[in-house]
Amino acid sequence: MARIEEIPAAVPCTEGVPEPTLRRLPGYCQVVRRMADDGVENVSCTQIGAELHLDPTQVRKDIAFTGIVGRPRVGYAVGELYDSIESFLGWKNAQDAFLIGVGSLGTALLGYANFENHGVRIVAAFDDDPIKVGTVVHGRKIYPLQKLPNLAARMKIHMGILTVPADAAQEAANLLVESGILAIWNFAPTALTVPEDIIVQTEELFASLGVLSSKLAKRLRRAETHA
Amino acid sequence: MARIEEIPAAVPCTEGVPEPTLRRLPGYCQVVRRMADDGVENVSCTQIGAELHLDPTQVRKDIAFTGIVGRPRVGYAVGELYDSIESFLGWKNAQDAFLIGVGSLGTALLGYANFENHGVRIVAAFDDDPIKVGTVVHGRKIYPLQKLPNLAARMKIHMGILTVPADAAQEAANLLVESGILAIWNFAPTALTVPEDIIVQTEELFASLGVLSSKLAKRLRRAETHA
DNA sequence: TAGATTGTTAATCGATTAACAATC
DNA sequence: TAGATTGTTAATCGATTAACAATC
Repeated sequence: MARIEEIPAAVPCTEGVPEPTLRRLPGYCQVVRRMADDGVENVSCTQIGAELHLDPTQVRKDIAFTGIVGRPRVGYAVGELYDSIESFLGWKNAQDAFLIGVGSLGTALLGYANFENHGVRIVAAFDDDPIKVGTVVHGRKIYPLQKLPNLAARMKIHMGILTVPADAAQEAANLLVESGILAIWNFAPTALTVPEDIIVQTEELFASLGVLSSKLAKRLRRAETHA
Repeated sequence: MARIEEIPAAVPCTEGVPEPTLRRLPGYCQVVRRMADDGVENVSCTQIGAELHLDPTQVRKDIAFTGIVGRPRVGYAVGELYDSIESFLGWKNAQDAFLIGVGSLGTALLGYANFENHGVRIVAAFDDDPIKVGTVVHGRKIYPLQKLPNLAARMKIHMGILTVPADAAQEAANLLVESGILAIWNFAPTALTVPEDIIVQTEELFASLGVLSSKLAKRLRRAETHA
């Protein structure tokens, strides 16, 4: 007699969602948002793909992960699609976050009002520099690092943003982990070592520059050769 | 009689180098740089991989694209490897670049002294705001946008950095392209439309946030369910 | 109806990983 | 020598793209 098959998870789940998909969803969100503002009622994957220079089939598959169903010939209801993507991304309720390292980049990020619509609300910032401590930057108070663990626990903070220099990044990450933070957005050019259940997303500016400048260098070499 | 086979290109070329490889090379560069500073003479892919949490075979393949040859049992000569990666990336001679949009992010990037070692030297900045025009930010003078085409031609600028708001990005990109810029580092959350021979590298902060916050949201949902 | 679009399955493509001979 | 490492070829894996029936 055949064995009973595994019961599939009933709740739509992030498990098994390819990372490229997760990276593309915010783009759809933005496009759909604009359409909603323009009063458009329905949108097709073809349209979204055209705006973002993406294959319509890919858009459709990505969107399917959020659990929404569309209508053949019509597409998706704009408002419903926007909701679906936003809740899938966890952007309906922004997470409170701490920012570590109030240098030029940290200050710039504190100035971004828009993060609240994208899942993150920076509620306090930390720095070791006694000159910065106690000041207020873009409405957020700067605390010394030693106050972080206590405040993180009291305020139930789950997310940390690292904008410290490379040589301070690992230590700062350790502090975040010890303080119970679960997710780290890392802007330091460092491969952090953290427990495997901690979520790390590293923003690699130099990686981008690697692509850009190697391509440009090649392009210029070619131009020179042809001349 | 067999036909003569295609003659392979003699010069090592960026053509056909996978983009993931180009993105990883800067990491190797950094690790190898530090080893050189420490006076280490040879380095293996195993060591590099361990530092960056990458598979040694992948490191070896990536490095091979730069054209260097190593020695079995020994690895690569640190100095030679560093040179090889740097010249492959086009980082030996930083490209002069213009920055458009002196907001908080633009200002932060102007403050990054380190770009010069990574292929980019920001030589001037541009903004439409008359209050900013004429001032000096981190040693660079701010010009009005209308002066860009002329200056770009005179200074033979090939690279532009876009740090304008999303709704100004396409227009600014058009201006850059008309001014003869070949490569654009785009920090605006916008899919730019440019001629196909123009190199664009878009820094997608919200894409990163998509990954981070969807994973965190899932993680928190799970924790809640189990409780 | 005709035709655009969805949802889904199959084919393709490319990158990562594994395997292994050559080497010092 | 023994064993770690390179260079390279083959196998695996996963994502993108193509194909197509179902639908409104």
